[in-house]
Amino acid sequence: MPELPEVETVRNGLAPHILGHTIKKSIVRNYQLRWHIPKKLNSILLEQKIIAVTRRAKYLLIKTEFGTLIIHLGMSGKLCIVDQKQKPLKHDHVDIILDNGNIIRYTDHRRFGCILWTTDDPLEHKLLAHLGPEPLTNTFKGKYLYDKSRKIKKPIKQFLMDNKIVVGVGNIYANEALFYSKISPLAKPCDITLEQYNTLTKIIKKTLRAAIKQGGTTLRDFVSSDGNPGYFAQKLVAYGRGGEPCVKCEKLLIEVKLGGRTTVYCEDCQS
DNA sequence: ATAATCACCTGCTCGC
DNA sequence: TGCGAGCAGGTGATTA
Repeated sequence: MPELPEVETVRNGLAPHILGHTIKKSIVRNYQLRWHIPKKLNSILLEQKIIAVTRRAKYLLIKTEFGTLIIHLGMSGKLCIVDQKQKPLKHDHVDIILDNGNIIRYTDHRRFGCILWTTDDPLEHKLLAHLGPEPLTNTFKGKYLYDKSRKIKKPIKQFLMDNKIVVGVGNIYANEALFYSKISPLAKPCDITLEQYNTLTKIIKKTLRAAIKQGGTTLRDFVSSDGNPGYFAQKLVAYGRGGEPCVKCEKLLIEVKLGGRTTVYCEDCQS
């Protein structure tokens, strides 16, 4: 469930149910995610109080008194709050049981996600240290992208989806933001003007904020942690609409592959 | 340094 | 009804 608004939605949904509570037990039914879950997860977490739930890029950071759980949902991961009556299903790989009886349940049928543990500053962790700026901060602005892009010739869409450039812009929002910015996903980053980048960064922020406000995008298997789906999918103008008419000019949208990812755009409106 | 490809998994949909 | 092909929201590692 991956794009940034979905992870933020999960964080918002999870936090009130788990903050300040103590972990009584954790059960791992399948250790094999993208990386191996720590062998002794249960003893690591036992009797620790959860003191913060934050996010960096698409990583969810659950901070306890002694360290931090680093959780990524991959392509299909979910985190839900359930109670003990709800029997685990086939892909419910981890349960973290709290003193209030709530269970944080990690579900991921593709197992592309990860659950890691660190006692150091999680932002210095190997997976997080190299990441680019958060898109919703002031660091991320037109001038930043302009400076970063002067020598880049790969398609702008792949540039935007590069974590070292900016985090949190996945396939859906890259398609959407480029459509609204009237920039072709195939355009070379080095050819795009500062003015265009000013527009693009504003639109990325606007698109992400709107999606967060609506609780993320509902796709095949996204359910936020309190069980409510998000409603952003109804508003998508590019992603998933290849072959359908452009919402502005009605010309049929083009669908191509870039870096193995489905890319949709309007030949007339985006250049 | 940059760019393209691979790899990790399961489940669903489509066409024959 | 069955079966193989292709596809899915991510991203680190590997290869040119």
